[in-house]
Amino acid sequence: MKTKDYRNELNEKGMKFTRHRSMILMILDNAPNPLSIEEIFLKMKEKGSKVSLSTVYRTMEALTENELVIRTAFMDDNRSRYEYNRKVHKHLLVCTGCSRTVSVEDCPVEEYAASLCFRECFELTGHRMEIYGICPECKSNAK
Amino acid sequence: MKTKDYRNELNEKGMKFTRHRSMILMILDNAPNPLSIEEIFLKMKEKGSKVSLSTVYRTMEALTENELVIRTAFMDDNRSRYEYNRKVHKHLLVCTGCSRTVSVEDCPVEEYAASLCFRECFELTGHRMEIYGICPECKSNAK
DNA sequence: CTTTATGCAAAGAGTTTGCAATAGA
DNA sequence: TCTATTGCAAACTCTTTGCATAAAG
Repeated sequence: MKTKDYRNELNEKGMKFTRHRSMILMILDNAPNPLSIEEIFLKMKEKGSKVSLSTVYRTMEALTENELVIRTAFMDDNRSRYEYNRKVHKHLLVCTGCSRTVSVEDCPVEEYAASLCFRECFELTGHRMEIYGICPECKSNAK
Repeated sequence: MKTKDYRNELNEKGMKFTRHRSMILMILDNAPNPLSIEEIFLKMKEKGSKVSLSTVYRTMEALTENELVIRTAFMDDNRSRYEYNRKVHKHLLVCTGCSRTVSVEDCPVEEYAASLCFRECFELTGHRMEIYGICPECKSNAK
């Protein structure tokens, strides 16, 4: 459990340090998977914060803009979810039962994307990929 | 421009044939890229349909359920978009400027996903991937 | 004739915004 | 002290739902 205050990370991006921002980054940094706005809000309440929901929306937008967090979505509902940006390129294996994720750092898409963009005369900007499956726990619960 | 009525496709899935459903499938079958609910609704209006928005929502849910269409989303806004299901596994190269898409049928993820799931003891259910770039037109417009 | 689909209006979520009060540097 | 952030409430947008009517088979 990391308990830093993320002051440096915020300042490096020209963002003011506030308790809310610090708590949000700590929650995401310790989360095993990307969280929705509502989940972040509820976790803050659990920790005793009196933050308002609109602050969470505004903060997530600012943190995404400043690349301290990454916005993703899973294909079951396409809702935005946020994860702490660890600055490594990676992908997620997502459980379709419980949304638990496993992250993996090797990527089969990079070269493919480059040659596809070359062929189609696109300027490559990025890619997104998730793998979906049923995790061992959900498999055994189903039996 | 395909102008079939999609009666067979609907019946095969046990869905009743209606003018709305037929028009929606025709619009998607002819669309160069996945369309949002609103875009589908507006295209129907353009064609003189008096469909209501709630019908579009209900129809897209039914068509997705019955796998006549596929629901996707692009990472800029994660809004649900729908494309005609041509029953081939494929991926999209999406222009970040104009959302125009190019579809490609070769897939670098399949084997990777299988071995990852094997290693993590997940039961593979699928994957999602899009490549993002700037298309030739948007590149030259930017200059 | 029976069942499913549709339109309409209202309700429900989720998200954004204006403005005054507050907290950070 | 000055400026950016926050809370609150209202506004907005997107999506779902109930129910009476219409259309499909």
